Amino acid sequence: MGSVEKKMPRINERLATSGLRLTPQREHVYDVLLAERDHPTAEQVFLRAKKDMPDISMATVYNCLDALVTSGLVKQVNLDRGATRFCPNMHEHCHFYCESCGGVYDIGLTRARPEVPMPRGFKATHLELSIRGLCPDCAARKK
Amino acid sequence: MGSVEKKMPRINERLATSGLRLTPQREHVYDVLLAERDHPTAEQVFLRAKKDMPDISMATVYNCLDALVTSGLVKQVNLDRGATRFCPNMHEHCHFYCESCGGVYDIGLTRARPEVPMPRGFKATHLELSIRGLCPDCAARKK
DNA sequence: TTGAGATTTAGAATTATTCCAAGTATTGAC
DNA sequence: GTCAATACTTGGAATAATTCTAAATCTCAA
Repeated sequence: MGSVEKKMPRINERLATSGLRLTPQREHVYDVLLAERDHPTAEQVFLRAKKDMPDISMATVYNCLDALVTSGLVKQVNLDRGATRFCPNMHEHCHFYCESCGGVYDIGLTRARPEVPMPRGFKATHLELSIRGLCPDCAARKK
Repeated sequence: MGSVEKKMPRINERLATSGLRLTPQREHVYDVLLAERDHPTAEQVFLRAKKDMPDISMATVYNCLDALVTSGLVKQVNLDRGATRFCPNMHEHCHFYCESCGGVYDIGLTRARPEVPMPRGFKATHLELSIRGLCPDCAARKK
C-alpha cells in the first residue's frame, strides 16, 4: 500500500459522489483487495480482512464490497457458477478464467476495444471481455 | 420446433461423444431452451419443462443442463450475482445484459473477434464478450 | 436374462448472499 | 457543543442457488 496520500482522497471522493461515507471498514476492505490481486471472493476478503480487523463481520464485508462497486472503485467479476469475485483494477483489461483451477487473471488490453454493432434501441454502457482456458501452471501440468 | 430429423441425430451424437445418453428428459430440457430463447435460469427451465413433463425434478433439470453444457449444445451464462442462465445459441455471438431489468439478449458478432495478446503460458480455448447497458424497453422508460 | 453402469428422483445438505433489528458513529442544524 | 437525522456495523436469521446422496429405474451389451 503506502500510497495513502494518493489513495485516500480518491476513495473518499468516489464514495462521496455516490452518497456513501469512507469508513475504516470500507477502507480496509479496499486495502485488502489492493494488497493481493487474485480476484478473491467475499469470503476470502472476509478472512483476509479479519487479520487486521478481527471484529469485522461478513455482512459488513458484503456492504463494503457493494459500496466500492457502486462507487466505481472495484469491479465485480462473475465468470462461473461459484461465488462472485472482486477486482480493484479499474484500468481497461479483461479476465482470464482457468477452467482447470478456477483462477482468474488480469490480461491487459493493448489493442483497441472490439467494435460491436448494437441493434436499434440498445444503449451500451460498457463492454466486458473474458477468456477461458488454462493458466500457465495448469497448462504445464496437463502436458 | 419440428426439426426432429435434424435436431435428434445432432443432440444424440453430441451427448454420445461425451459418454452421455440421450434421454427423454435431456431432450425435453433442450427443447425448452430452444423454444424460448430468453436465457432462462435453471428454475425457469424447470417450471417450463414441467408443463409437458410434470414429473421431472429440479435435480434432473440441473443434471440435464450440465449434460447439455458439457456436450457443447448449450452455453452457460454468468453475468451477475444471480442464478446462472442457459443459452442454446452456439453461433458466435455475445450477450447484452440490461442493468435495469436484468434481461439478457443475444447480439450477433459481425466483425472479426477481437485480438488479445496472451501472456506467455496461457492457453486460451475461447473468448467471451458481454455488454452491459439498457435494453430498448428500459432505455425508453428512462427517457 | 443378467449385470454393469448411467440416469432420475425427492429430499437433505451446502454455499452464497441478502435481510433484519438493534446498537454505534457521524453529520449538519442550531 | 448538543441534538436529531441519517448512515453504518454487527450477528444472526432467512432466502436463494446449487450440489449431494441414496434408492429406484432404465439401458445396453454380452
